[in-house]
Amino acid sequence: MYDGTFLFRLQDCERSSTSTLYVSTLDFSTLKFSISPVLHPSSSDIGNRERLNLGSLRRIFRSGSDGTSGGCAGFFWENRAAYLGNMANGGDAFGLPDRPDSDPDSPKDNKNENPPIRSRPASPQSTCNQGMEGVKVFLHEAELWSKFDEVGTEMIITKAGRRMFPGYKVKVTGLNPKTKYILLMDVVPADDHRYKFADNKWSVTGKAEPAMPGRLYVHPDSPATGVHWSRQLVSFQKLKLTNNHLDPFGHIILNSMHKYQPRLHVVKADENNGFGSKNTAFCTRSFPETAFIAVTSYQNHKITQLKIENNPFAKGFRGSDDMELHRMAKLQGKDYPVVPRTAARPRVCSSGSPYQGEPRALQGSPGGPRSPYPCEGRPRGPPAHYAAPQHLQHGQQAYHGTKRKAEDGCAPDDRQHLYKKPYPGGSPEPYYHPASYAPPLSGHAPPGPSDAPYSADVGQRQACMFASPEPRLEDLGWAYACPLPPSMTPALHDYPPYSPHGPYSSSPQGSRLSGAAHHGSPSLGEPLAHAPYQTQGSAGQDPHSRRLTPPPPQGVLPLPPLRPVPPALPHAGGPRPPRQGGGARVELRLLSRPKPVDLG
DNA sequence: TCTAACACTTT
DNA sequence: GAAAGTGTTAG
Repeated sequence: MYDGTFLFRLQDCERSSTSTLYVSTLDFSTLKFSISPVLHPSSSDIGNRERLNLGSLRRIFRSGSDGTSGGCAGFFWENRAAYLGNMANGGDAFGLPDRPDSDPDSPKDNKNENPPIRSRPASPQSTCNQGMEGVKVFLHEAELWSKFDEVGTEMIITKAGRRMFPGYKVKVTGLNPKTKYILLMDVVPADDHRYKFADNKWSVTGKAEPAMPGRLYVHPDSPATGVHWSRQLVSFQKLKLTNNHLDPFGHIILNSMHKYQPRLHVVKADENNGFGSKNTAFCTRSFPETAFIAVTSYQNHKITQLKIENNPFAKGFRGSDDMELHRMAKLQGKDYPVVPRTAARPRVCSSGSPYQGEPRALQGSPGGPRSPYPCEGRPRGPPAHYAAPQHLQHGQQAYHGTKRKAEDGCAPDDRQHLYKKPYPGGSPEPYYHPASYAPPLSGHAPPGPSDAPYSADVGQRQACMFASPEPRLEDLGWAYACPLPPSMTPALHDYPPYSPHGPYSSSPQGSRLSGAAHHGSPSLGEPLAHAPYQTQGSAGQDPHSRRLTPPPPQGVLPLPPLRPVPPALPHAGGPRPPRQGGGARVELRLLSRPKPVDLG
């Protein structure tokens, strides 16, 4: 019952500009781009929808890409039909294939087993259509991503939205220098399971919750010429994840305790390639090592530690050298007095470090399996086993972030990034990890940019999440519906073909960009509200599947009700109430944790 | 599980 | 100095 409609909203992220907010829809059946320019976020005249053609959109894009105002940012979709269709199919009609490549030793449906927390394809997933075959995408800081991935990456999701760490940054090559492209991201379910973290490991605990409305995050530079994208790292760092189903900020909505796979889409946007047309040229890349489980609080302390050690904003939680000694001593069975973190600050012991037994010296071991230097030319295979209990991976968690600036890595001063330190020479080229982290895809094996030295001066693009400084419900709570062209079915490899039950016949998420062209025309202005979530299907889906399974159709959430903004904290002007939490970095917790350390 | 307050950090 | 991004903590 897929009605072939997708809901789009295009929002201007230009905070400093007139905050023009474009709520728009792409009608791929007619190649009309309907835009409702809400001249200002304060404008509630949402009803005045001005229909513009694709050229208008291009002009908007063009203005943004030229460095002037008008760059687009929060461009995301909501697939109403998908989920409606799934509902019609009883929520179990996604045609999820049997686990063809799953581990035969893996339990097929045993929540108590210890499934890998990572779908681990043999290679980066990619899908390109005509004219885009030459596009190559390299994941920046792939080594860091892999470190997280080996432990089981977790991403915090909050109501207000939380950035991903590591940040999603890529180097794109193979673009026509003069052709314009739109770069966007989405985050799709990696499977249809809900996970739990118990006994120091992730395991499937049941069926996934209904998927959140799928949203696309368009890089604010879009569209821009190939030379523009290729000139420097493309950062989606500002992308935020939220668990707020009614999120009005354009953040990507996820479910906690579910596994997701970020994807990058490169869409040709030149005049002869109307965005969304049947001939739309696009390219989709997904890096398996960037898959993660969304959580509201970290479950695996190894992940916590990795975050602390690598995210500069968490520097305050990093342990001091003394504390490192302390930890090492503990590892050796020696006892040390417990020092409250508050007293030890700012050099505090990293709490609950799963790497207690790992001397930092390990990090510099170039030949070691966990070398932080990605340019060493050693083979980069996927993590040996994601399903492995964490304690088995202790020996591998030797990544220790050293002090560095600009963790954001792609900033002009990013040369000081941890991973760049080994390259004092500082080539002007940034270091990019090739997409072929794993065995390269045939025909898509990226060249060897991984050996490229760093960029010393290349600035990094920063994607913009949302336009209006103070987004208003009326600005965000509506959208048009539009179908997507089947030609834009990126990440076909990500999601094996599945039965035509739902809209994701080829690529659930990709089909969000695609797949609908042949379906009914969108109902412009069709209300989005009250569309229930679809249920997720995929009976018998094996959590151990090494490739991503089709994500469930995305539901369209009701329009977010106007949510009152919480008043400012009452601390202002008055005594601060007793501290309830946070900041209380007490070493006790860490030291009391009986975490075995496997030094072997 | 999830949230909000918190101290600390980078930008 | 302000704003925003961190993990921690209590509830």
